[in-house]
Parts: sequence; structure tokens; C-alpha cells
Amino acid sequence: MSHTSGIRQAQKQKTRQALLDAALELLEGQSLSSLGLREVTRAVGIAPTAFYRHFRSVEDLGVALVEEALGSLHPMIRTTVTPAGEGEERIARAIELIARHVDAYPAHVRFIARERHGGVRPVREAIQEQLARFTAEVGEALAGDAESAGWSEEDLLMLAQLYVDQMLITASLFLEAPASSPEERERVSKVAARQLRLIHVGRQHWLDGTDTAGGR
Amino acid sequence: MSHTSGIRQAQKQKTRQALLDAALELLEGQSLSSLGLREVTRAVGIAPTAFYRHFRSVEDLGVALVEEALGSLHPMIRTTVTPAGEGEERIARAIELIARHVDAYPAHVRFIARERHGGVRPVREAIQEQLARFTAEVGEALAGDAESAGWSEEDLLMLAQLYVDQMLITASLFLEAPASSPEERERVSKVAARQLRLIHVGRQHWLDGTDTAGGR
DNA sequence: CCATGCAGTTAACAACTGTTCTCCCACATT
DNA sequence: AATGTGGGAGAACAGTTGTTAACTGCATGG
Repeated sequence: MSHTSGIRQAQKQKTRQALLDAALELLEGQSLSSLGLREVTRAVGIAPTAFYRHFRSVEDLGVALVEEALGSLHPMIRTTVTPAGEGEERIARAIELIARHVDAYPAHVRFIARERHGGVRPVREAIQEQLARFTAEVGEALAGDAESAGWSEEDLLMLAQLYVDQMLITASLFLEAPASSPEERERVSKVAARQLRLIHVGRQHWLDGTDTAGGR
Repeated sequence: MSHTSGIRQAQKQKTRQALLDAALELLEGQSLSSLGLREVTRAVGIAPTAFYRHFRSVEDLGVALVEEALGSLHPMIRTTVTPAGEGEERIARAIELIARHVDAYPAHVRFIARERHGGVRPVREAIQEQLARFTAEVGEALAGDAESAGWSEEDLLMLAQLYVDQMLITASLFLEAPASSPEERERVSKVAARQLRLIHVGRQHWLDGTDTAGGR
């Protein structure tokens, strides 16, 4: 069943995407739990009943949005943590990447930040699940780093969590910074850089007080 | 005008509080932007129109909730950062305090976490403002600490921000942890403690690479 | 003790919501 | 060329929403 291609299927995907886009735009001024089905279809220009051909409910659409939003976030996180260059340079590059991503997909970032603790259970859980996946990936990336020698897996994961949360906080701050003022954005960058630096310093001296030091 | 006391004023405050309480409870399953005026009055048991005697709109009620919620959070933050005892002990105590607070006021914590990035502008701004105040306070408290000698005010504030954010993240994690399983709560505590410890280590070595070191 | 103020009520409104059922017709299948 | 599948439209439904207006009764201040 279903030639995966064809004019028919293509059109369907197109309106489906239109629904997602319209919803994302409408969500800039409200939360998912107050987004109405009719509101979305009206924005797209189709009948309310057509909505059901694509999603069972608005919650359902929300979960789909999580996939889309964190799908676009996925490659960024990978690139951000990828080891290359010296510490200070890596920090600057990571923050630059975050800033660029927020510029490119502001609605996606806003959606994730808003619905991460939002009022719709299934969406919250979908986000948590994806973020846990990210944390695990960052943990693995960290494990391959020379500075992580001697670290327990538990500690690597807690550091990864720290990085992921910090990344989201920074992204959210960029989002709130008025698009017009580069000075505000610069201020956010500076603070975020210092915080990452402090975490980095903590990382370097994490094992200082351990027996491992005199073990030889 | 207005004897601040009297049967009249007392009753008014009472129903006002009832509205706030009812709203807070209703908000456990949705976001503020989808909370209806009628929904709240229905829960309290008064006519919809009576709502206007206390708040101009649901947004307005939301802002009032921010005051209430962060008012209750305020003393906790103070106590948490107050210097007393050795580092490791302070960390344990801080986390214990957070856990207790989440147990005591789960709805408040949920509300703040949810609406911090929520869909209602005035509420978001009220929360941001209060959090900025907290950050400043924590910054001052940090300044009075022996370990902060030689720190610039800028750095103190970025550290304070790190602590405040970390505190909210931890509170939110406690909230998500099923009330029934103490093992999950213990896991959250452990990770949070390690993260605070790492930040603390970073703090201790923050000035290591500075000229100040060879100044003697 | 009486007149005023004001928390709360009742009734009504136009607008909006999610969901159902029935229909249509362009496309895909044979 | 005939058949049928499925995206979308249309109308109608029972509820719900915020807000208005005019009201009632009681604590209050003179």
C-alpha cells in the first residue's frame, strides 16, 4: 500500500507542514495548551475538519513539533561539543553556534523552552526524552576527550547534563534579547562564555582531591 | 479611606486568596495562557463576574501569583546561600532545602518553572524581574564570602546567575520525580550535588591563571 | 440610624470551541 | 476506461468562553 511518492502524498505532506508552520508561528504568543485546532486550520486556510487527516489532536501536533524542533537542534549540539581547538576557542565557537541557531530557528527554540515545562504532558515527555538522548550523546563525546581521563561514567553524565541545560538557558537568553540591540546580545555572549569557562575550570580540577593522584 | 481591617476587607482578601489557590491548582494540568476566568470562579464557587472585583484579567492574576510564589521562594534562596559550614556541607544543605521547599510548595514551583518561558508576556517579565533580584542578592551574599576575594563584580554576578539557574533546574527535577519513589529523589540529589561541587571547584580555581598569582 | 459603597448575583450577548456526519472530486489503482 | 481511496469542504451540534448591564444585600462611616 501507498506509493510513498506521487502528487497525492506530496500534497498531504505539504499541508501537514503548513499546519506545523502555522502552529509554530501562533505559538509565539501563547502556550500549546491554549492553541486551538480551529485557530491553526484558519491560519493555514483549510477547513477545521481537515485537521484530523493529519493529527489526532493538537497535542499530537505538539509532539510532532518536538521532533521537528529538536531534529534541527540535533546537529548543532553534536557540532558544538565536537572536540577541536583549544578550550577558550571551543567555548567561543559553541556560543557562536548557539546564537546562529537561535537566529535561524527562533520559533523552534522558543517552542522547546516554553513547552519543556509546559502544560501538555505528552509534549513535555517527548522533550525530556529527546534531551536525555542529547545528554547521553554529549556524555559520549565528552568521554572521548583527553580531559575526561579517569572520570566515572556517572560524573560524565552529570557534566553533560550541566552542559545541555546551560546550552538551553543561553539559547533562551539570546531569544529574549531584543533582535535590534547587538549590545545586549554581546552581553549575553560574554556572561555565557564566562559560565562555560568556569565549568571548564571545574572540570580540569575535578579529580584534584582524589587518591588517584598519589597512586603511582 | 478604608480601615485596612474589618469584616468586609477580610472577606475580600479571603475570596481573593481562594481565587489564587484555585488558579494554582488548575494550573497543574495546563498553562496560564489557557486558564479561563470562568474556570477559576467555578472552582471557587462564585459567579464569573465577581472575578473582576479582584483582578482585571487572568494575566493580572498570573502576575499576582508570581509575587506569591517567589515571595515564598525568597527566604529559601537567602538561607541557601548564607555562608555557614564547609563547602561540601553547604552543598548538601542547599539541596536539602530545595527538596523541602518543593515538597512544601509544589504548585508554586511548577508555576514558576512553567511560566518563566510561558506564553503570557507580563507574567514572564514579572518572573524575570524577580529572578534578576534574586541573582543580585545571591551576588551580594557571594561577595561577602572569603572565597570570592579578588573577584570582579561582573564575575560574581555570572556565578550568581549560574547558581540561581541551577537551583531552578534542580527544583524542577525534584518536581518531576514521582513523589512515591525516594530512590529517584536520591538520584536527583546526588547529581545536583555533584554539579554544585563542580561549580564550586571551578570557583576555587577561577583566578588561577591570573597575574595576581605571581604578584608577590 | 440612615445613606453610601461595594462584593457578589443573575441574565443575556455574540463569538468561539472540538467533533460528528455527509458529501465531493482529484488522484491512484486495476 | 472503470473503480475506489482519501484529502478536503460544508453544515450542524452542544458547550464553552469573556464581558456587559442592572440587580441585591450587607458592612461601613457619618
